Amino acid sequence: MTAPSADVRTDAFVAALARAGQRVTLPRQAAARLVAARIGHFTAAQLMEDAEAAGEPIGRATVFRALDLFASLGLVERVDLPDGNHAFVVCRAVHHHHAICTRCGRSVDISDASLGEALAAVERQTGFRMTAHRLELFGLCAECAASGVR
Amino acid sequence: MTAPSADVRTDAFVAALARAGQRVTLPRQAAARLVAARIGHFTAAQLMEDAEAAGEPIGRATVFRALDLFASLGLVERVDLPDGNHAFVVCRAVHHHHAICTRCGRSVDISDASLGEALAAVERQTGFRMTAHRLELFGLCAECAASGVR
DNA sequence: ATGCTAGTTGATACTGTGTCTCATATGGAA
DNA sequence: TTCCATATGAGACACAGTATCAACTAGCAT
Ligand SMILES: [Zn+2]
Ligand SMILES: [Zn+2]
Ligand SMILES: [Zn+2]
Ligand SMILES: [Zn+2]
Repeated sequence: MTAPSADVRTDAFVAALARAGQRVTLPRQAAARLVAARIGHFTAAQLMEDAEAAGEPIGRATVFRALDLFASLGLVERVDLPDGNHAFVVCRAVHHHHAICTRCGRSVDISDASLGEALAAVERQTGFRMTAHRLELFGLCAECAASGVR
Repeated sequence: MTAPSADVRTDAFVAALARAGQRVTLPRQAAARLVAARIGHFTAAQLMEDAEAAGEPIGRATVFRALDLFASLGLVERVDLPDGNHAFVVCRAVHHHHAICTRCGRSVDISDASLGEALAAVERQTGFRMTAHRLELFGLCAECAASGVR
């Protein structure tokens, strides 16, 4: 169960763009590469810094547009950090949630399965008809927990 | 099971301030009154408009500080709307979650109970040690669903 | 009641995020 | 290679949230 390499993930991004009939532009490829190289969650600002540092700066508007596009294709997902900041994580397309390490930022995809019944129960109790939900789990990953600090 | 009136909720806010050893200032009382009068979720900007409209304007910084204070006392809670905006909802102090109507903004408190076991399972599977989580449910409340539109 | 003081307020300035516009550049099809 | 619909990015903008600091006030001591 080796995690896919950054190259493979970059290719997946590019392939997804083409499949969706979206142009594979240089800035989008650069963004894909930078996103794929990221370990945990990241903000739009961080991605811009990455681009700068990699010697291929991308305009601010383009970064936001690329991230929105990736999100609309299900390649990344927006998460709201506990401090209120907005970030993104790489992820699979099917609906699921994220466990995010508050120390290193690493995120693990969590199945939505366990929530289904709980959600139905809430609908029965409240009369609400749910159309969307957001579940974000924060804590320490095994590595960070083992290393003791914080 | 009548919902508490705005007056009662205002008093609860003021009482909570005093109990916590916080000063009961005029702007804080005004903010408490305005928050208590709100039906669903609201933003800091909306609360400022409310204050303006009520003829007792409150400085922007003070609104943010009052809301932070209320949140630290568990009187309100920050929620992240699906559109990425930050808002607040009135709520009880014990940990729980919110079902929020995307049409009228009304929110219903949801018990955390159903999540406990699911959370433990995730910890077992991922090795994460969870320290916090956020669950927000979005949909249409019974009234809005009944009224048909959207 | 009066004064005192630590805590609070709010005008202002500032940072940072995200959006909009539009002239220029370019991907990809023909 | 040509062409044009689409994408880019500089710069201006709108807005959220924070920092500063002189003026004010709640609550306590007298
Ligand atoms: Zn994911
Ligand atoms: Zn970690
Ligand atoms: Zn609540
Ligand atoms: Zn509703």
